[in-house]
Amino acid sequence: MLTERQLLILQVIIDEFIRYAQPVGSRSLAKKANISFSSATIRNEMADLEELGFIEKTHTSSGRVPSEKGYRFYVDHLLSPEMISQQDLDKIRSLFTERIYELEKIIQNSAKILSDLTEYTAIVLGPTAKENRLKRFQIVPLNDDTAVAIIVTNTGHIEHKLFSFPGTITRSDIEKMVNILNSRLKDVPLIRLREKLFHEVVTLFKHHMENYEYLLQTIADVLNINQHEKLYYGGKMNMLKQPEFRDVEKAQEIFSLIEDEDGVYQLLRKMPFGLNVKIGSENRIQAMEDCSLITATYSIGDDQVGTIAILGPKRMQYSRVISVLNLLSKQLTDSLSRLYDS
Amino acid sequence: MLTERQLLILQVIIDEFIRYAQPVGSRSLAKKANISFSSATIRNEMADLEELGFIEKTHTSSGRVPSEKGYRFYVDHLLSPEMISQQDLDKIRSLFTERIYELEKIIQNSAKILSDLTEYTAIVLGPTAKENRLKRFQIVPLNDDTAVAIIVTNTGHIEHKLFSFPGTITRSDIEKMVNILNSRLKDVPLIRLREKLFHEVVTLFKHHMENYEYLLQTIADVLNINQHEKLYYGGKMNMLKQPEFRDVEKAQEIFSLIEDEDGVYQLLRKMPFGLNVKIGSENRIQAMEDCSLITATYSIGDDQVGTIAILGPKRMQYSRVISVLNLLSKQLTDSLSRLYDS
DNA sequence: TTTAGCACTCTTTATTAATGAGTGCTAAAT
DNA sequence: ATTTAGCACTCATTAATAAAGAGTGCTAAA
Repeated sequence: MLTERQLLILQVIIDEFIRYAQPVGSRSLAKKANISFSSATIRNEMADLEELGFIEKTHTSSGRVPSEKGYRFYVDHLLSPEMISQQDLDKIRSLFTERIYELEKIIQNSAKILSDLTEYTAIVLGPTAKENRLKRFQIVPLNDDTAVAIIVTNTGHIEHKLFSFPGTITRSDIEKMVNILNSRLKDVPLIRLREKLFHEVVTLFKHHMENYEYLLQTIADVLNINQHEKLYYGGKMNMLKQPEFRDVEKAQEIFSLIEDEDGVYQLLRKMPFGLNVKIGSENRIQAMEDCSLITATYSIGDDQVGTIAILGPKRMQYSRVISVLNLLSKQLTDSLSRLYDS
Repeated sequence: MLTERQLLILQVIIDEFIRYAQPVGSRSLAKKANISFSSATIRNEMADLEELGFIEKTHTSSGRVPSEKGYRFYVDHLLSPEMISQQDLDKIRSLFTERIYELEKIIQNSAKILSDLTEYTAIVLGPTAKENRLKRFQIVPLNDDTAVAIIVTNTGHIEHKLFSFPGTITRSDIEKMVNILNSRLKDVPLIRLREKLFHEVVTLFKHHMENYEYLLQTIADVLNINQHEKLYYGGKMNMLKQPEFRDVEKAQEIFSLIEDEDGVYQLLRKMPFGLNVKIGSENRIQAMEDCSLITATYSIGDDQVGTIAILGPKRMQYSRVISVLNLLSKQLTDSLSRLYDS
C-alpha cells in the first residue's frame, strides 16, 4: 500500500512527464508548490516507487519516467477528471447545432473534432446495428445492359452497386423481381437476407421468371456488401507532433498500423461497452507498445452501438482525453437517439 | 547548345542522383561503363554545366546535384521512355480483369496501384462530367417524420441525404412530389437542376400540393450536393520513404498539403489535358518546392474527364512515372469508355 | 584537347574533455 | 525515527579538436 506522500509524488511525476516528455528529477519535483519536503526525501520515495515498479530510470543517473504499471495505477487511482473549457464544449456542441441530418456526416465530424480537441489521432467506428433491417430494395436501369441496385436500411443507410445483365432480361423482368424482393425482404434483418433470399425468394423466382439464375447471383452480391461499418479518422498526422514519433521509422510503423483498416476495425470491435483504456503493451500489438488507446461507446436507441477512440502516445493526457471521450460519447448517444431512433 | 558529351554527362548525373539521392562526383562518373573520358575532363564539363545552370553544388567541394532547370531539361530532352515489366503490366490489367462494375472502385484501386507501382503518392480525381444527368429521383420514408432522398445519375453515381419533415406532410404528398420531380427533371443535366426546380417545378407544386415550401427547400438541398468529384489517394505514407522527408517538419508540411483536399482539387483541376510535369517551384506553392507533380488525364466517352497524378520528390523517377501514368490513363480511357459510355 | 597531379575545401566521423543534471548513500539535524 | 544536507559518482549532452575522405579547380604535361 502506498503512503499519501508516495501517491502525491507518483502523481506529480506522471503529470510532469506527460506535460514535458522529459524524465523527472528530484530537484525539480521539490520546487513544485504542492511539495513541501526536500529533494533527498523525494529521492528516497522515488527509490521505493521504483522498487514497486511504478517508475523507471532511463539510465543509472537519470530522472524517473512512468512505467506501464505506473500509468495503469495513475489511470485507475490518481486521475482527477478534467474540466472541459467552455470553448471546447462549444466545439462539441457545434456537431449537433447545425442541422445536419446525415448520420454519416455527424460521425465523421466527430472524428475531426475529437482530434482537434486532443491533438491525437481520433478513430470513430460508425454505428453497427445488431438489427439493421432492409427498408427498400430498388433497381434503376441506366441503359439496356447496366443498372444500379440500391438498398436502403431502416437507419437510412444506403448501399449501391452497379451491375450489368444479359440482354435476355427485360425491364419487366427486373420490375417483377424488385417487387418480389421488396414484398419478401422488407424489414428482414440484413444478416438474414442471404438465407431468406436463397430459401424463400428463390422459389418465387422460379415460378414467375425465366433466366433468374444470373440475376439471383447479382442480387446476392449486392446484398452482401454492407459487411461492417465504416471507420472515420481524424488527425492522422497528429502523431507526428509527438516527440516519441520524431523518428520516421517509428512514425511509419504506427502509420501502417493506422492505415490497416481491417486491423483497426477488429481492434475497436472487441472493445467492451463504455470507457476503456489500454496502455502500451496491453494492446497486445507490437507496433502499439508505445501507444495508448482509449475507447468509448455510444449508442443510438437500444440497437445500434458505435465506438469513438483516441490513439496517442503512452504519455497521453489521460485525464483530458477520458473527459472528452466521456462527454462526446454521451452527447452522441443523446442526440443521435433523439434524431434517429425509430 | 550543349555538346553530345555534355548531354551524356548531364543525363548520367541526373540518373545517378535520382537513384542514390547523393551528390554525384567526377570520379564516380568516370567509372561508369558508358563514359570513356577522365574525371578531369568531366570536371571541366561539369563546371560548364554549372555555369549554364543545369547542375549545382551543395558546398564548394561537393559533387553536383541537378538544379530545377536541370530536371526540366532532363524531362524535356533526355528522357528515354521506360519499359514497363510484365509484372507491372499485369498489376495494371488486374484493375479491369476482375469484373468490378463499380466505377468508384476502379478509380479508387487505380490510386492504390499507382502508388504501389511508383512508391510515391498517387492522387486520382474521379471523372467530372460536363453533362451528368439525373436518371431518377427517389424518396424512401423511414418513419413518420424522416426519409432519405436518393438521386441516381446516368453514370450510375448515387447521392443521398436524410431529411426530416413536419407531420403535416403525408406520404401521398411525398409520392406526388416524387412523380412530379421525375417527370420534369429526368435527363436534366445536374447543373441545371436548381434553376429548373425553382422555375418550372415550383409552379406544379403550387397546383398540386399544400405546404410545399418546406419540401422544396429540402429537395433543393439534396440536389445541391454533388459539388465536385471525389479525390482518391494511394500511398500517402510513401512520402516518408523518401530521404528528403526524413525530417519530420518537412513531412508535416507536405502532409498538410496533401490532406487539404480542396487545395489539391483546385490544383488538379487546372491541369491541362494529357500528360503534364510540374517540377518544384513550377507548382507555385511554397510547400511543394521540393516536390514534383505529374498528371495525366483519362476520359470516359466524350463527356467525362478525370485526372490521375503522382506526387513525389523533385528527385523523382520521371521516366518510370511518366510511362506508368501514360499507360494507365490510356487503359482507363479505353476500358471505362467501353464499360460506362452510354 | 585531354589528362595526370596536386593543393585546397568542406563534410563526416571519431576522440577527448568539460559541463551539468541527477542519483545513492552517509551522517547530521529535527 | 524521519528528514535533510552534503558529497562522490554516473551518464548524457555539448563543444572542441583532429583525422580521414570525397570532391573540386587549376596547372602543366601528354
